Amino acid sequence: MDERQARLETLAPHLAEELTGKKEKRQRELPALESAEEGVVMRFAPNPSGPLHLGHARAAVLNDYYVRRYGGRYLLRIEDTDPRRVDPDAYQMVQEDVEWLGLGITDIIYQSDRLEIYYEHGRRLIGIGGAYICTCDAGYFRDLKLARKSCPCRGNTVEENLDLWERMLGGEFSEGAITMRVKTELEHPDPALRDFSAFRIVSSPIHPRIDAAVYPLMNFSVAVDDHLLGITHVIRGKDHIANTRRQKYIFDYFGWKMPAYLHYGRMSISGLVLSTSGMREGIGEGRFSGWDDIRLGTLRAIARRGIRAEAVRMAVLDIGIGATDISFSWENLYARNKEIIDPVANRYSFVPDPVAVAVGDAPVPVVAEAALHPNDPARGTRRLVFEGTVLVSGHDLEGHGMVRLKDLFNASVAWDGSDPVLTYAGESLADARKAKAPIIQWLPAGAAIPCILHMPESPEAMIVTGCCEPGVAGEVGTVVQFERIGFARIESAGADGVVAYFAHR
RNA sequence: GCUGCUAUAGUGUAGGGGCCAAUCAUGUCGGCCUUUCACGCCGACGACUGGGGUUCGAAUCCCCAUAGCAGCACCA
Repeated sequence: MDERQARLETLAPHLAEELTGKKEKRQRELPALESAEEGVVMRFAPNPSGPLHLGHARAAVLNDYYVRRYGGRYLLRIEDTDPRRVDPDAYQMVQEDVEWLGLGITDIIYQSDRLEIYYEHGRRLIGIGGAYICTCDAGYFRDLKLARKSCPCRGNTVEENLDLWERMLGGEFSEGAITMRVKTELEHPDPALRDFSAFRIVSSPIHPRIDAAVYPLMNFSVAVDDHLLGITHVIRGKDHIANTRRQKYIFDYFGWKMPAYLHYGRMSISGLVLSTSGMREGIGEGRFSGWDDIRLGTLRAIARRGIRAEAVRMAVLDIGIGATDISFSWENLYARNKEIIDPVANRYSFVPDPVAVAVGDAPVPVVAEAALHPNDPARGTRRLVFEGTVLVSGHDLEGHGMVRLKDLFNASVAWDGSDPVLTYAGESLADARKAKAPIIQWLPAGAAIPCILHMPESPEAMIVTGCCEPGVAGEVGTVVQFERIGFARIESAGADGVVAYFAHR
């Protein structure tokens, strides 16, 4: 029986796991989507105002999950219909982030390419009496709306509206002077659903991709696109519930069938600004070094710390599509990431705030062979050659009469004032255990390189300076585990040493 | 103010009338393993917002209250 299990493990690890009921037990199924058996068409529709962050990841991964599950198309729709909220660099950044996340995108659509389509549908909506052109002041209209009263423009004839629409497109009006409104119900109990805007004029800034002044508002362009692109299911945040209801008016006017909607709850992340504008402000003020500052919740920031896209994906699927407001927990993401990282990360020593201490009475030299990974001896070892003096953290010595220098030997600890004094105390690991000596990491004084470890703890990034093994320089771009410290991604290794970003314990 | 969504352990989730003195993950604590305070293994801890109602029976259905969140933009 065990033999069978062992054979299966070598032949088909995944099947073996299923047999033992290990692993794979998670990744629970999310609820089924209604009428999705024939496949789905879904979309991820970010606004190109900055790079993607964890909030985006939820929408992106949830939609991706269902497209993978049912098959179909997954559209990346760039919603760039507000020139004020377009960052030209974001087009590229969003693309990179989508790639990093590993989304199964099948089509890319830019709304800025589709203005004529929106104009044409705007014209048609006026033609069927579903919209009117309004030249009222926004504040004035708002007051009327809250009082359930119609504005003077609501009574325009179709001809008057069409005429105003062409003049609006022709540039006869300035920003704020005119808007197209969808005619809904002024008596509607929810003020949010009364005669909302569909088009407006934006004269500055100029759009990076197109020359235009009349732009559709989100509810109009989204409704038109969702229909024209054949979207079958929409998963988005519950802040869009009112928008879904608004968009229903447009679908109904045109006689279109609405997609199925799912609205998940609001997600907050403790001690983190997740809004693009908030982050941009912090960067502008110099509080953050850039979009990839490791204290930020952008995907590029967490990637820089060595958090894998797959961990983000798992964490998002664990959260699911519930409508409850939740606070995202770093702990849960870290746990997922550790599952991925721990088996592959090589182990190294990092000594924070190192002090050089000669070890009295020690034989010289002593070669320590430390496994690159304790659970995978095949990966080999690192050689640390002791030649009389070690670098250790004074902190590790405090309160102990003896320590075990990992993979080396025991040393008794004494103090000369505030200076530690180490004396060779034999090789016996058993002795160390008997003396309850902690096993601490160390480095040969002559073969250690400087290392700066950046911690993401907000609000201020903390920097831990220390030394690490020379071998770490060969791990640039990968994640290692600094023993007794935690996992970190090696950012760079140069003449002035190694720079690493801390991921988690 | 008006409208809507939600409410299970520290966090995230499962459960949608009896199988629930409530699932799983994470976390914390204890133990085992271990030349890392990692991984792995074992065990423990810890929750149905409150009040009414329906019912033989409610975490599950209804109502009210409370709380959180969202919308009421010529943003998405």
